[in-house]
Amino acid sequence: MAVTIKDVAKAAGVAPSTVSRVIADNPRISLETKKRVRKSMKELGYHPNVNARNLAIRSTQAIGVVMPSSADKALQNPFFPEILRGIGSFAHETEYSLYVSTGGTEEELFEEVKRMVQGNRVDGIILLYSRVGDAVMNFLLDTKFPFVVVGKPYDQENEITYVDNDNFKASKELTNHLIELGHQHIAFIGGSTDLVVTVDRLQGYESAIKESGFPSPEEYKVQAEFLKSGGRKAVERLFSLEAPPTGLVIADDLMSLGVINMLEEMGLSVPEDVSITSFNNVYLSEITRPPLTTVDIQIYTLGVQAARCLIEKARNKEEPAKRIIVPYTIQYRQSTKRID
Amino acid sequence: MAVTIKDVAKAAGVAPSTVSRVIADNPRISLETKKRVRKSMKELGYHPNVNARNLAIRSTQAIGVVMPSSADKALQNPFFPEILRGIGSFAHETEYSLYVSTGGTEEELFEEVKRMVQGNRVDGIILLYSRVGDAVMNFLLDTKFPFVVVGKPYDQENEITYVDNDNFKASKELTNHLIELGHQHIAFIGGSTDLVVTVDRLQGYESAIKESGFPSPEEYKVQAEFLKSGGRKAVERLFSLEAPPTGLVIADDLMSLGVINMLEEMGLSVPEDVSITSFNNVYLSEITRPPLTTVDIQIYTLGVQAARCLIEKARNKEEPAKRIIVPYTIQYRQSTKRID
DNA sequence: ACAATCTACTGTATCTGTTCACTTACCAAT
DNA sequence: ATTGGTAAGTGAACAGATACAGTAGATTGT
Repeated sequence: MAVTIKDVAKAAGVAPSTVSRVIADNPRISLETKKRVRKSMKELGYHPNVNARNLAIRSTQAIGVVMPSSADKALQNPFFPEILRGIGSFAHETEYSLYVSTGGTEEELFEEVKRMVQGNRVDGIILLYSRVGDAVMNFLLDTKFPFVVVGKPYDQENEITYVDNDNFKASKELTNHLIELGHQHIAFIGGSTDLVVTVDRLQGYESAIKESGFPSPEEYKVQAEFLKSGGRKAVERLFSLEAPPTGLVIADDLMSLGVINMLEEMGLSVPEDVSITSFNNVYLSEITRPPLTTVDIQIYTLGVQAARCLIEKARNKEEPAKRIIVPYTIQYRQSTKRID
Repeated sequence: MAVTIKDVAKAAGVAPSTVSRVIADNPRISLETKKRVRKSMKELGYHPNVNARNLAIRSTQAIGVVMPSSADKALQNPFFPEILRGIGSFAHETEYSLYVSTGGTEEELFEEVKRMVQGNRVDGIILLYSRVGDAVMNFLLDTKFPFVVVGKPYDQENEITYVDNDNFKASKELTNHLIELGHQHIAFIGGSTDLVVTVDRLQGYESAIKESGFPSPEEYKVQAEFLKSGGRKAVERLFSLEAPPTGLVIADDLMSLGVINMLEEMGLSVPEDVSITSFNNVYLSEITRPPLTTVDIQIYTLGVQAARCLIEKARNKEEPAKRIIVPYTIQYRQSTKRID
């Protein structure tokens, strides 16, 4: 059996409560006693039992991280380990632990969240996605459990703390970049329109196109379910239009890779025939051919900020809802080309 | 304050211990009482407090997952979310939760592991890497804490439970495949030689080459620190040899992408000039150009098995050390070509 | 008819910390 | 000498579950 606070107390010749106070560095205990107790702790190799502590103080010093359900391959996106790294970094500093949930299906995910919340396993939750009418989010709202969203919530924007980029602006800037390069036929390829991030990026694109006065038929707005067979068809259709696009705004680096691949198969090359821009700036976009012009959304920072907000919220339930917009930068690389 | 077992007991007119037995579905409680208690639980919206439960039964129903320290970009490897998905899946089935640690530096990582172990936060730990003389592993061995390793431990192989592929054999098969395609100059590019997996794959390659009688000068064994500037130099050097290789065995899909990229810059194309084979079969290797011939190491299964072993070990400390070798398959795609 | 046995519970200690209310001990002030 | 104030601790009551020993009441055996 492990060493308990009582063993330490006995060894140091004090009461357990005194030991507890020494751990908390309570000023009511004299330095001398503290030293003696600390010495005993070291000698016995004592480490407080987190469960007992959590039971007593009714907090867990742990935060839950909820990834999207992974029916598709979306989880293989390097976005996730990277944001986890950001969250983990802040959590480590503040001595919080990380609980993650990688539900297979939506129901499994929901069950896990319920386990986390109702079982008092975590003090708060970070949602790594924002989807229209998400059950998990509604549940958290209903139970008034502290949580923050990475991405913009679909509604009740003012009641929910979230960390996001200005995806609208970034997307607009990206589109305008293509326009400046002389492109007049620019299409948008995004993932599921249930995801708020897709919608924001689509709207930024639309706004830029509208201001430019260039055409943007409905066929230019493609929703590719993360490159499944259906996605392939969508891209083929896009490029068999009468006026196929010469520039693309794609909602995710990983999708870009898939699209480039398809284009090459169709005999089109990037950037010679088609210019490509996308989002996230994962490590890959640097080492792929051609290196991608992409929005660096600062994934790591998103994670750090999300963790910070959550911990603030968990410590103080009255903390008002906040919005944090992490600035982006555009990495200009070789996937785009000027045309006449 | 949340509803406790006592509230339920009072509402149902029984003792708290009876409620506890109802939760555990103990046969000593009559069906009638069970029904009544369950009804009260539902009415009050009762959910057992995990902390109190864990304290009483001295177990946490949680497992710790330790990722490698992420000073480099290695964490952006889709290997990690994928194996997490496998672990998570089994954990969910068995109602375990997942604690993850993504230490920034080695020391931070070590601290987090200590927090997990000494604070009784988890019942066991899965190490997602195996490195020569790793401090974390030694610590776990010393404290006799249940853990399993994904990958082969460097030493004390018989005392440690681990889940791995037969990397030696896979690497040999990959190399032989290149030989069958007519390649006589085959080089190996691996990551840090501290990682046991690199060593195994290198040795498989060496074994095949040796049997074939083809040359394998020391310069053919390249250690590229995950594609940093140093890695680039190594590749350049490799291809400015008098007899540059025509085939490559690369220890990781992500590295392959980097290498292909460098080769193209040097005016060499894949598979026309150089055939490439690698490991992991992450989703990317399917959508890159050319699609990679790669060993499908079944990352998801590795995760599931690791979780299974760990939970067995955590439940029964006497469980003997096990070794589980997950079978691999080779995905033949278009990154290799027959030469004369 | 009375002990033995079984069923279906209850009471209480236990797990390890935290915390509040309380006690000493000691010095200064009145 | 008594009171007041403060520093430094102590004791016991929690926190919310589990587990073991114990018990009331019904049933069985002879």
